[in-house]
Amino acid sequence: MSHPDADAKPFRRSWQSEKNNTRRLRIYNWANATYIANENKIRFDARKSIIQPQSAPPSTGPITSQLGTGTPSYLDGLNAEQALAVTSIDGPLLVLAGAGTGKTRVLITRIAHILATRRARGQEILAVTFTNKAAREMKNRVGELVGHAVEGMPWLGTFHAIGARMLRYHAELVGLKSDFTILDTDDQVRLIKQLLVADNIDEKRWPARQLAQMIDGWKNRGLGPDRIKAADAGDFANGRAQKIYTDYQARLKMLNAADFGDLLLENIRLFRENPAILETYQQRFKFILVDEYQDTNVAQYLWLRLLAQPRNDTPANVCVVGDDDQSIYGWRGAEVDNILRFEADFAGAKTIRLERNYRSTSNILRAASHLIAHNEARLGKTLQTDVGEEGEPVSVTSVWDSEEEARQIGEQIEQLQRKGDALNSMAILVRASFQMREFEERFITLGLNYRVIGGPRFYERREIRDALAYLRATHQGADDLAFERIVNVPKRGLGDATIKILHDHARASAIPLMLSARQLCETEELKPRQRSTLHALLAQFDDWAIRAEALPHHELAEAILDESGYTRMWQDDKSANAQGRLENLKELVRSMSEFETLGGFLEHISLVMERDSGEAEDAISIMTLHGAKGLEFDSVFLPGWEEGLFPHQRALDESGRAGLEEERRLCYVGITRARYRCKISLAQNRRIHGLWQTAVPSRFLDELPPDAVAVTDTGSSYGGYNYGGRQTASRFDKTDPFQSVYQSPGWRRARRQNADRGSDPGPLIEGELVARSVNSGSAYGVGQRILHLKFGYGTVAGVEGNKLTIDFESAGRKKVIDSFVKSG
DNA sequence: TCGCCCTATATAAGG
DNA sequence: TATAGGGCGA
Repeated sequence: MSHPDADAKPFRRSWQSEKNNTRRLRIYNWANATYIANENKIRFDARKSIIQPQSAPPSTGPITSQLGTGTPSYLDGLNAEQALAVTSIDGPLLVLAGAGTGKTRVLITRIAHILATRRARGQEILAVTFTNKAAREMKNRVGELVGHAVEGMPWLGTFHAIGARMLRYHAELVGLKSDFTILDTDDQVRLIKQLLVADNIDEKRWPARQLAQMIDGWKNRGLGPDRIKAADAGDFANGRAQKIYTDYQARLKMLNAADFGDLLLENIRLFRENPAILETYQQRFKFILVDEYQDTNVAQYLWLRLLAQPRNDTPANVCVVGDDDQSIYGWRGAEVDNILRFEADFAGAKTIRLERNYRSTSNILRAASHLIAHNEARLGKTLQTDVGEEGEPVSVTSVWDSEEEARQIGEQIEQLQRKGDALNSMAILVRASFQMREFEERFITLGLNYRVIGGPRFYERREIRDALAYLRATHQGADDLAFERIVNVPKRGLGDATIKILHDHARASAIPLMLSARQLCETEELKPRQRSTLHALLAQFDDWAIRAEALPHHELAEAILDESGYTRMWQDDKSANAQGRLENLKELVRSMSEFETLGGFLEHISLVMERDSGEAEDAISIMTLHGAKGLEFDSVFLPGWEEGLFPHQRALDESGRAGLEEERRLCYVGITRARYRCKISLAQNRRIHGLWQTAVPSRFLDELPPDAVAVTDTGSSYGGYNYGGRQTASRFDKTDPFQSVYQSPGWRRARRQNADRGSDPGPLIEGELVARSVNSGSAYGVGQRILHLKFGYGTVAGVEGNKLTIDFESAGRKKVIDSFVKSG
């Protein structure tokens, strides 16, 4: 721990006000004084030391050489590659950083280095991350390193926060006002639904959610409505997707709103149409740093390209950090290709590989490396352990079903606990969130403290969204979506019929909904009852808008929630979670007082607000593999290694080989979260949506190196997972090396179909073998008697693609895949 | 307009 | 199995 915040604070103002080099130098000395003054009170970690100007590296240019020689203290403790990555600040640089190699530390130290050597001031550095968490961590750690620089770096943030900031500044150039609303997914879907209805498109057949995803995808690829090709739009609404997209964009402008995609896409448009503006940013940003570059999508890439264009033949100082092996967000638009192409994209780019792993034992690292080597599309790194321990082998345990899996993991946790390990040092990483429940239930009976990370976020909760809608409608009268959300919440007797009248008028006159409501209150259009209710509501909004001028906004919020009857609505609600909702509302009002303006608060909540994780208590973490990226634990449990679940069926069905490779990277991410212990398990039977299904061991198990793995069997399991001896080839990739299970008619049919289609005889993707859920009918019919290798004899009760529902004579009703069944 | 009942649906989730 | 959202009757 370095000096506490209280000590750093007095110097913040000085940092903010500094304007030139002389002053800055003095400030560094002040910072140094902080350190000295506290020396006898606080034990100081040299690696997190304050920058000392007299000891900048000599190699970085004339300015720094004046400061003397010697290695600056912030470089202490970095290995050679890390130090090189920190100090190579001229020209494009790709830092390929494997799991646990100190990537974040390099990024942070690099910023400190740029500041210390005075190559740029804080406000001349653009540093982008994906998550608020990463941005916050970077802010804090740079602050620790430099003493106080946090406020000095206005352009350190997420892609979206920075995009929003730029867009607000130039909003009028893209048809928005600077106080535009940022819509989230829920708003988007509701808006699109309205457009579909307006166009008489059957919302059942063509769900708004699906189109919202398509539009999102287009925006991720940097495509505006004018650039969609017919093939992109598919047959959605019989080819009208592009038209709706166009309408959607027009609607957003009318609502003075932008969705998340627009925060970047509109910036790109802005830069392209206004080269002068782009140039001011290019001049401003002397250094650009990007975290998790493997997660960037096309739009983010284009945005960066624009900002990082070479100027006057000088290449931009853009540094991207990432790991192609940890790219797990292809499904939300990330392009691994961006990182694979970096050297070609930025002329003269250097690449530095960080391969020294400071996290895991060699067994864990070997398992991860061996597995990931099965991927074809990668830049290739070899991680070396620096932990110096072989450690326990990675364990693989086969159990009968998911219930036993939870029981078994619970026991292991208790065992570790008895040994003295903290629950905080353990995590269960699942592929899909439905797996979490079984663990929660088990831990409740055991009385084990656990913490679920993920789930609905604070501002996605209904009561928070409702409250925000009231505030948004007060703040920004053109926010139709907000107004519509709450006109009848709490129930006021203003139902669909009334809303439709408001809408029709609004659309006909091209005015916002609230204005439409005002005008209709002046006429006889509405029934007297609705009219007077609506009139009263509008009067309240007027009142709130007036009071907003004078009242502190958290008090205003409280008044709005009380006077609108919203608080009362939940007070009168007798359901179990009503109390919690009221507390959330209180928390919302409380958090508002931390902001100076209502606008500032609304910006914060749509871009930043997160759920409090409550990390103080000792508890085991349960989270998804995606959620675990970037974290580390002493002991990691990886349950559910079964075909169909992990790798997930949908990934295979929808993205084939690429999907499989992404699943494998996810697998790699999971294993490399572990420092000392990595415990994999699989169940032979799993209940999905209430029905039991037999499970096939995950192919990823075959891809682990036998000498780093120990297989155990709980004994109660049927057959078990007999690992070892067959790891030479994946049973899913090569010609079938097994003679047992895979000789069933289903299997043969799958093979035959594959051949008939004339598709390449190369790797078979799981979807074609085991669970093709569409297109291929089953050879079995209802009523047919069959034999299943595990469950014995039974009768087919239902057929759905190649999935059979079977009433077994001894095992009861189960869902199975036809390739594991013979006619009996 | 409200509220109940029925049915369709269920990977991951950042901003 | 759980839930959310739509349809329909009062």
